[in-house]
Amino acid sequence: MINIFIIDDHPLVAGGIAMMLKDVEYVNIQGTAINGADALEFLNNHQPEIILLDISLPDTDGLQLCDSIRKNNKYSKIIGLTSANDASIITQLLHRGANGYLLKNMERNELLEAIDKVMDGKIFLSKAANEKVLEQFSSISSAINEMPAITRREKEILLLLEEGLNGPQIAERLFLSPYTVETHRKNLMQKLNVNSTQQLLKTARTMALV
Amino acid sequence: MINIFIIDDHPLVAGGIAMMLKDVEYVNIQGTAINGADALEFLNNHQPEIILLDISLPDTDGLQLCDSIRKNNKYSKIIGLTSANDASIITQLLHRGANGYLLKNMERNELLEAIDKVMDGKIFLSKAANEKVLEQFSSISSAINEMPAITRREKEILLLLEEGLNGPQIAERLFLSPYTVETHRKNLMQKLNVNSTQQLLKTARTMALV
DNA sequence: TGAAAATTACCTGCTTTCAGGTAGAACAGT
DNA sequence: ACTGTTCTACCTGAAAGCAGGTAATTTTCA
Repeated sequence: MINIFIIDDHPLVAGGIAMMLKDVEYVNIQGTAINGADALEFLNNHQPEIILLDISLPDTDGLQLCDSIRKNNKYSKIIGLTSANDASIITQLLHRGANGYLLKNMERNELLEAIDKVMDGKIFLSKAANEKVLEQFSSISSAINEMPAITRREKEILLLLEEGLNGPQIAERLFLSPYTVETHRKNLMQKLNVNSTQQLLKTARTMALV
Repeated sequence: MINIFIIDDHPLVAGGIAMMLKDVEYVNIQGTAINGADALEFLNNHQPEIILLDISLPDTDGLQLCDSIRKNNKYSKIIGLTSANDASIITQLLHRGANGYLLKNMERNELLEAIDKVMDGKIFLSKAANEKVLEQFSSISSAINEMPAITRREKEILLLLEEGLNGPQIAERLFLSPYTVETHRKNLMQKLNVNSTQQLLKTARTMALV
């Protein structure tokens, strides 16, 4: 039996979900909450298999709530729930330990598929959301156009910096003088117009150089 | 008319693709190449809308070839092509400017869909590949289990480091002594068991702390 | 083959980071 | 009220990074 807990301030949503699931004998709506505090209270005493979490709650924002839930509960699968379909929210949600994402206007089949997927240890994104996430790659690849020319050696060193090596370590790895590595790094920083290795790597990442 | 260029050392593959597309009146197989050198030669004189690129070529690896093509050609859409379905290759490919990814055992419909998608400026991943990429998020969220406890202040400083600020800059921003910032950073490094800011950020990223 | 680009290497002076501490004040939860 | 955690701040010495050069050798490509 899969126990589901719903966190949403609109009773209609919880009702709608219950309706969708009432004929599915292997799931059970274990409870609902209409705000973050109630939700945390409930979760102190229950371990639902799945938590459906509305991102736009009145008292706290869903992202933070997601954090709080994950802090004490590694077991439950969390599926985000909103009407907006914003790629930035989706990725943030995933990075905070959510296992999936659904739009509120989903169809019954999608909900069931989501339940299956997350119970199977996979990530489920609503179809539309899925496209949005992939579009982020799109914007990355289009940014390549303005990418400054990096030489082979520079790229090699950039990658080693990204790996977490420092100047002297890279010098040793490549059988070069530390001075040389310094020079390459300096040139890289000039090309990407930054003034620290940290920023160099940050910029390189957004430009998909690494 | 959509011109397509195929780079693959197995004639069967090119033939199979040609077969799939022979009834599609809006596409035209502009040419084929069986190695990287030939491909670059051809692309010096032609600007196909779409390039189907086998990742496993005899003379060079497809990733590098993808780079080389992108270097001189921002126009063509590149779709990777292999029999393996490895998530790490897929993401590398995307980061090198590819617009999509197909398995060689694809069906006709999938190929047509891929052509539509990339011509529309979107990213296309084969269904199976798509799942793999999403699973990477999966592994991220499971790594959260062992994430050490980071305090509020530490997290704040971690985020500013991620932004590219250095110690003194953070001190100024937060109205703290540089010494204090140092202490927090030191504690962070100890908690994540690393010995440089670079590695701290790298680790924090894989743990989805930032 | 010649010019341009890339690679290698060095120097100085200054700032920042790292590793190893110590320690008081504020805050939280039992 | 007490205990543990967090936040704050300081110190020293060694290592690494940054900014500003210069310059010889090697590679690449037209």
